[in-house]
Amino acid sequence: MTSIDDVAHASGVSIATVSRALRGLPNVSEATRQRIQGIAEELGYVASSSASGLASGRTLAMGVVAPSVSRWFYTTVIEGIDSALRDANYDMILYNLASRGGDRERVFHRSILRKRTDALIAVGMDFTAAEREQLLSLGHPTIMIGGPVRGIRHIGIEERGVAQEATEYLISLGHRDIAHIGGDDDEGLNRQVPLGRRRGFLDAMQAAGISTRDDWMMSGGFSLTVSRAVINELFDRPGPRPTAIFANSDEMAIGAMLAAMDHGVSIPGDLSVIGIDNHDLSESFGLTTMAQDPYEQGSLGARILLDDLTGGPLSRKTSVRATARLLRRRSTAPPQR
Amino acid sequence: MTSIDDVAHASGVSIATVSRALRGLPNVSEATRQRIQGIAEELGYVASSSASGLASGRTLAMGVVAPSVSRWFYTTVIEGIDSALRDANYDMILYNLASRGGDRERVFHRSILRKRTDALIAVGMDFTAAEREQLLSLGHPTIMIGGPVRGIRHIGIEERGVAQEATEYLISLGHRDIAHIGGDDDEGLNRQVPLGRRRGFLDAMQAAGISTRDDWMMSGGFSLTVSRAVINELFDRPGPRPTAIFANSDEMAIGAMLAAMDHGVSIPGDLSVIGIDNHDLSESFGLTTMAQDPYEQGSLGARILLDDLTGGPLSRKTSVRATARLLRRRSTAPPQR
DNA sequence: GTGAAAGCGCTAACAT
DNA sequence: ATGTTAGCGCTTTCAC
Repeated sequence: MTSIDDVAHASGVSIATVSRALRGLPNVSEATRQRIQGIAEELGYVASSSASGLASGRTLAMGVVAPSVSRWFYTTVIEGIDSALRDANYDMILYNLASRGGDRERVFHRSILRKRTDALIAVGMDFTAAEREQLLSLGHPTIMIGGPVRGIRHIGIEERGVAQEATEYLISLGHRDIAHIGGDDDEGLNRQVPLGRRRGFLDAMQAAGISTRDDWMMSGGFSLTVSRAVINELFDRPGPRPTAIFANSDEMAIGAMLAAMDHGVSIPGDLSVIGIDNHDLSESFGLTTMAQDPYEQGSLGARILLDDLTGGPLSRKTSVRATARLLRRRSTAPPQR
Repeated sequence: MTSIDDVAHASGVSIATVSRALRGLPNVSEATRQRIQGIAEELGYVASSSASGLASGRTLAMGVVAPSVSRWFYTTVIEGIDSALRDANYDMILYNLASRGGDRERVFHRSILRKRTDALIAVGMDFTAAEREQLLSLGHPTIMIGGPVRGIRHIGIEERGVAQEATEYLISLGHRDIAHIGGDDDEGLNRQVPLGRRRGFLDAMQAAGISTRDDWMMSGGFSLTVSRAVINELFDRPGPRPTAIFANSDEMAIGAMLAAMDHGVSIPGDLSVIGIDNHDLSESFGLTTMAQDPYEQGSLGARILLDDLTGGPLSRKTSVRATARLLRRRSTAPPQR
């Protein structure tokens, strides 16, 4: 591999000048810079990140911890982060850290704390007290996306309020028989998200003086397939059916819509459905939802950290509340009477 | 940050012994090792990856290049890679490199070639001749997953044969009016995949003496939504409808199934559908498919590279053909006459 | 505007 | 079994 020495020799200058020239630092004459760049290119020289990381103390890499890369929310956040990092010429180290147990502890130690990154962005994760402490002692900028964690800056929607707004919309249409699809996200472990949304649902119901039914508080595992099965099972039960469903995510809402199809229940005639997210598939299904923008959340999170590192405009920015707005589509309507 | 010196001082040994002890090398007495490990833990010492990377020449990181992280295939491969890397204590650097253009060239240069990784695994990508050359000159182990690229080792199913088998199955059920959903994958750019599958479809049709119709060769963009729209449009057309559809991916096949629902076309009564993949959703939809296992492909790819690096059993392994097998479910049946 | 030299924090020979 | 020492390939003072 060609090293900086090779370039220096070939250009007849010192390695210091090569270093400056290639990084665009001042105090190098334009002529020399051009020449050095040409020669470096010719030789196929690329600086070693280990060496410059060691010498400068900056790795030009950002760590991203996520409990899953297959779920839409995480994936979309990651894409947003990626776009911001690319603009800054930063690389992304992806730590796919499952909830608890297993090698979580090991990965945390051997990898995350290994000074391979300049900053860390956590997506949809809870941290234990010990982990939080280690992160802080690591001393590099950290932010959390999706679900607040005590003591760590975060970006996310106001879970409870958003859920409340979704439920209120159903109520405003005239629904009173409303089921809720919640449930934990096995992979991620930020339990604050489903809990907050559930609270929001209950808030709205209570404020409207509508009683909830325990057997209509379903658990959909944040998955289309599970939700579909659960709602199919609900439709199989004797007795009254809900006229509306509020699901904690669009994927689960779509699962409910498919279950309705499975049972010949028409939407929105017999059943209204609302979700949270604005998933890629939602438009095609005509799903009404509280739309949020995880791509932007990810991108913003990365930009904040980058600015922390370089003293940019967003530097030292505190937690930010992301927005979610009601997106009316075809899956909601007043109940048929 | 505590460095190896701190640990050495605190333990009263040399830094060399600390290094050995912590890495589990021989020639350290069990007693000293225990003691050093305890002290290191206490001090919160974690080796700097830049420093050890520079000194040892190994970064303990693997690069993964993928054109998308949101598509099921890529995501699943990445999860497979991740599991193998975790076992080996390797980190993953994710390069989300869109097809061509944009900053592809820049990312390629400034990041991938920056010696941040020990090996590189590319998922569903084509490379230009120049890129291939640069990769080779980089000199570290490389493998490609999903779609062959000249001159680079790869892992993948035999696209053409698998598509042929899927089509033959429809034919064996008695279908003759078969549509094909193909089309390029915008994000990835390995055009060999859709081309191979299309060829396989045509092979089977031709071998059975069935003529194909150009207006039944659809383009579904490897996306559920696009495919659904395209098939809805097909059903809107006057004239005969196909009795079966072979789609290049399960996502597109499911899109077709939803379009059938949209049009009141019953499956498999009026229409049989077969895909390729065995996507997470496929079981729930009862979709017959040529099941492949991208998780395993990713994991195997990573293990091969890891073994290349360490001289393990899979070292220097050549390209491997992944398997895909017919998985019969409810979406296929003989045509109604 | 450019060069010399001192590290950055480790690993790997080579001693002992 | 442990210590000494010479780098790894850069960045960054400090001179000039």
